[in-house]
Amino acid sequence: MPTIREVAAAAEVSLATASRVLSGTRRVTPELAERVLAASRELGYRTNLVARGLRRQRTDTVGLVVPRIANPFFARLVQELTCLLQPDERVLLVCDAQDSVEVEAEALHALVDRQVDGLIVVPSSGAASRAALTAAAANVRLVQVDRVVRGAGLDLVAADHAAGIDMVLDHLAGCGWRRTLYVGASEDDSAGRERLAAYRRAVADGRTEPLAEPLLGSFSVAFGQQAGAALVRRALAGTAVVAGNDLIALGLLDALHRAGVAVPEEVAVTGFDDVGFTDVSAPPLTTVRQPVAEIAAGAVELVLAEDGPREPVEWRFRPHLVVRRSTDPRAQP
Amino acid sequence: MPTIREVAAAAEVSLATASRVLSGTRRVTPELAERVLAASRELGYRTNLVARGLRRQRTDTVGLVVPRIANPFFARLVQELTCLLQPDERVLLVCDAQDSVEVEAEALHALVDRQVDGLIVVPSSGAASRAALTAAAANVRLVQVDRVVRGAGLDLVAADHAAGIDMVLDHLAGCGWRRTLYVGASEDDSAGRERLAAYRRAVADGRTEPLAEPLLGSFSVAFGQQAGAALVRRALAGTAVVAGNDLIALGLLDALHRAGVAVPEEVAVTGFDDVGFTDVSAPPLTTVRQPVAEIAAGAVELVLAEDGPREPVEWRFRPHLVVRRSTDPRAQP
DNA sequence: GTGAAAGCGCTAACAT
DNA sequence: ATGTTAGCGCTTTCAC
Repeated sequence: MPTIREVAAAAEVSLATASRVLSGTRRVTPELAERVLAASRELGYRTNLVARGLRRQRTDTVGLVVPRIANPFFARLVQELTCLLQPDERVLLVCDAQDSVEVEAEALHALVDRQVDGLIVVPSSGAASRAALTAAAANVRLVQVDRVVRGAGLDLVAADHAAGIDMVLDHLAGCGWRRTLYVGASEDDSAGRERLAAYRRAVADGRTEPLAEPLLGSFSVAFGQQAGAALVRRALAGTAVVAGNDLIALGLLDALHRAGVAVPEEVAVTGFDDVGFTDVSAPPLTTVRQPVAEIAAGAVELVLAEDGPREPVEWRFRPHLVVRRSTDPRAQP
Repeated sequence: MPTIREVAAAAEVSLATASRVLSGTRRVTPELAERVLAASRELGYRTNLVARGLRRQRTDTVGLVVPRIANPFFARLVQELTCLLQPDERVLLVCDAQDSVEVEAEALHALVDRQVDGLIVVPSSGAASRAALTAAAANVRLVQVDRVVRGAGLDLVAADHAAGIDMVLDHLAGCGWRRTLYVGASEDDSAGRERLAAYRRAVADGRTEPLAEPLLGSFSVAFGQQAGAALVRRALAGTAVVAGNDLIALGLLDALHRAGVAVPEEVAVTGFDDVGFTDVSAPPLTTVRQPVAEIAAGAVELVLAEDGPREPVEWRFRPHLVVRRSTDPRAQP
């Protein structure tokens, strides 16, 4: 690959002039500029962004760490972020923490060492991720997304999870589902905790009537299936099952279907996230759609902000209720 | 952030000695090594991998370009690749081509300019991606995955799509489904073309009896729904619908379900990929599981191989048939 | 406006 | 085994 030195030689100008033309940093006489551009085209010159990064002390690169890419919500996040960054010639370095704070810590190091201009992180744990995140944030601007490590003094961009749960409960009440049961995760995950807390608040306020204490497992299809299988042995009829996310909800629907429980005639089910296949489940799932595009845009804006140190901010975006048949027989489709 | 220079000064050794200790490139007297390590720890030193990359002419970085990350198959691929690379301190630069060859070309440039050690690409188009891929491959080792640009002389790692379709048809025949209908994509995508070609070969060989000409649209849930809605107006009973991928199959199941067509009693449906939610559809979907882990491992091996230029290789991995209820009422679950 | 030269942080000759 | 020094490819003072 040709270097800028060879381009300068071919155009018979100095290295500095070639650099100015190619990086557009300063005005250059049109004639010289044309010669440089011609030589560059001729040789098929491409700027070495590693060298530029070293010199400029910025790499036009953003790091992302998520607990698990296979989770469709995080996959959507990756998609939104890459698409937001690419028009500005920036690129996303992606790491998968494999739901492990150790792997997460290594990933953060790998990204900081590569001099990323900013770091977007969905913390794997609400508490155990604290140390690694704080250390990383000392060296590079860091934004938390979706989940939060409390007390770390770091920016956060996320959906208003509590509002989402309230929307679900309002909708259920409106359809006549007074009795509810929350099935979520006990994981050390702030998004899940906020949803659960919102549900408990509603119970305390008498806005819904719990069939039993919340059932807590993990945010997976498997747990939803298991919970569903356990539930059908109870007197469930007339209850709306509020799942902590879509994976659990899809597992629940599957288990109820197998057991011959009619949804939404006997039991209602709701989810959370609305990524994935919530519109082709049987029945289609009423759920809360996360504002992924807004969250991604907010994260990019914060992580690339040029301002100096400031108070940490918390940006919440309102999710949207998507009503489908799993709660309302009249819903189309 | 401290530089290696400061570490050397603190340890009272030369720059070179500090570098040798910290990069482990050469033996150093234990006592000096200890001093360097202590100083490094003391100062919280971290190697600047941009500088190292410039000097070593390798960045421990691999680029990936996929047509669309939101496709669960590609999301799984990203996950497998990141997990394979992270133990070796390597990192994945991910770009989404947004199903556009223009965006794909820009992404390839962005990655080559960042001096990635290798490039893993799922070409967006079988033909139109050729130029950009060939150009990129001139500068860096490039491996195609899943789909192939023919005649470009580039390595390929993929599932044996034809074998997958044969497995499906054998299974269907074994269950008594003689008559079949293929619903796939007309996209310029070699994986889809190989599946379609395998189906046509089976028809020509009399291994299956087509209800009609293959229905071709796109690899999406929406097309599956649309195709399903169109199909229910025909005399479909007794036919096995072979979908080109799971998205189409899930759309088909949804449309058939809405129209009151019983699967698998009246009609069978099969998919391809087995990522996503094929086990919680109603009914669970018989499909072909792509050997994603093997594909990812093969791609990494090839892309990081140290050998010089050689003949392009084509590695095919055998997929697995996963039988579920959508073709066989006796299937568990 | 242009060129010469320094230097980003690191590693690898080369010399000792 | 250790130190000195050049240089990876680029941008950016600093002089003119």
